Amino acid sequence: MTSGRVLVAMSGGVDSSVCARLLVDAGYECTGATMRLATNEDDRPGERTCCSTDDIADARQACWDAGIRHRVFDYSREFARDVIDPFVAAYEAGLTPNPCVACNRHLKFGALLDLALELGYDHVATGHYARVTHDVAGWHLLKGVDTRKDQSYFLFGLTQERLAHVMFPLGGMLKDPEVRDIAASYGLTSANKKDSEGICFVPGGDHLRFIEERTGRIAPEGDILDTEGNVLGRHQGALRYTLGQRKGLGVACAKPVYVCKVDTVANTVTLGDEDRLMASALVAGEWNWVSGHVPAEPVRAAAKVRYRQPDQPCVATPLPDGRVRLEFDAPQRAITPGQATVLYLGDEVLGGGTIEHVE
RNA sequence: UGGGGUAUCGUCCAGUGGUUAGGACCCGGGAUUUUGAUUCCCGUUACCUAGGUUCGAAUCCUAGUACCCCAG
Repeated sequence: MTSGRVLVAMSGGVDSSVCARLLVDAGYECTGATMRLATNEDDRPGERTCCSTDDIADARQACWDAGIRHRVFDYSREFARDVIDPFVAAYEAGLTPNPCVACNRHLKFGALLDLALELGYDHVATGHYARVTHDVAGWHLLKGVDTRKDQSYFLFGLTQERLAHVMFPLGGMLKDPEVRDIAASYGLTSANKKDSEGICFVPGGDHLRFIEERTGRIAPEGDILDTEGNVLGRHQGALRYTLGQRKGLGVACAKPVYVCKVDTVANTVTLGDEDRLMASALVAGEWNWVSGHVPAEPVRAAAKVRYRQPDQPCVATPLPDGRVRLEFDAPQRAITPGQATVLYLGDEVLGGGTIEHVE
């Protein structure tokens, strides 16, 4: 189990740097790979992105330190096509997309994995906090041991074929202090580098501006309504809002109010009490069953409706058209179309999909 | 323009002689976070105006101003 050629996805951060060192030390023949996902002119000094020139330099340095080759692959076209464009289209349709899921599915474990196999590598390794196991039933995708950092939520799109060629060396470790200690023991410059956060391709977190620059269209102002239809104020573009949002509404009421409806057709945003956000069932599409098999019967399991949410007990029912209906034991807050929902049985990811609507 | 009522942070309210003028919401900053949100912490901002009574007034009195209600 300690031989083979591994392409290690290197972001320039702590996790992937430690990941590479661990694999090298374990005897794997490694090459570091960094994907260039944004175009060069998008690099803005001082604004952190996941693929800035600085990060590529960090990745190169980490590879140098580890004594392995470093290669940079330009996937900016694929990234634009498979991640950014759908992201923009989703917002314009009034949805709240999760670009990280798309990036994992289409880029890291899509294009990059395909290329790796083509080039004769056996595996692609990343610094994700998740685990892959194998038994007679096939490959299993499990949560990372570090429950605070578990990233299996973003990986539900992995299939049996892909899991066979994926390695997550950090899946059994704790980020703090284990991974950072290892980084420190190797003297990695990234040991204390801050975790990445925010959408990597949206500078400053202003996705409205990003979308406007991308499309050349200015999102029109519109009314902010209460649940009775009364006008409470004006919004600066309906796609700036997402279900359950409280901050940035500019509306002062006796109680905090939350976005409970975004209508990009009527161009209105509706605000209401938190209890109006509760719902017990949803239907998700683009569903992937990690096992490769659609269950014949409804499955008693637990699901997340958003990242970093405790698993919520539910029953998952496969629908004839490939979609899956989740019925939760308890009402869930702000189930948001466009977001991912992931089904778990204990630590194992059974599958996941994109929330289409709430019932 | 008859009678009654109310005027306090951006908003809604609390505070009836001595308070660092309090809270909620909004807003700003930070924490958390490989999506968007949520959540948590910290913070800025106010007594309608002019007189008067008091050792002392957001608090009492008078006038002015503004708004509201009932009358008409």
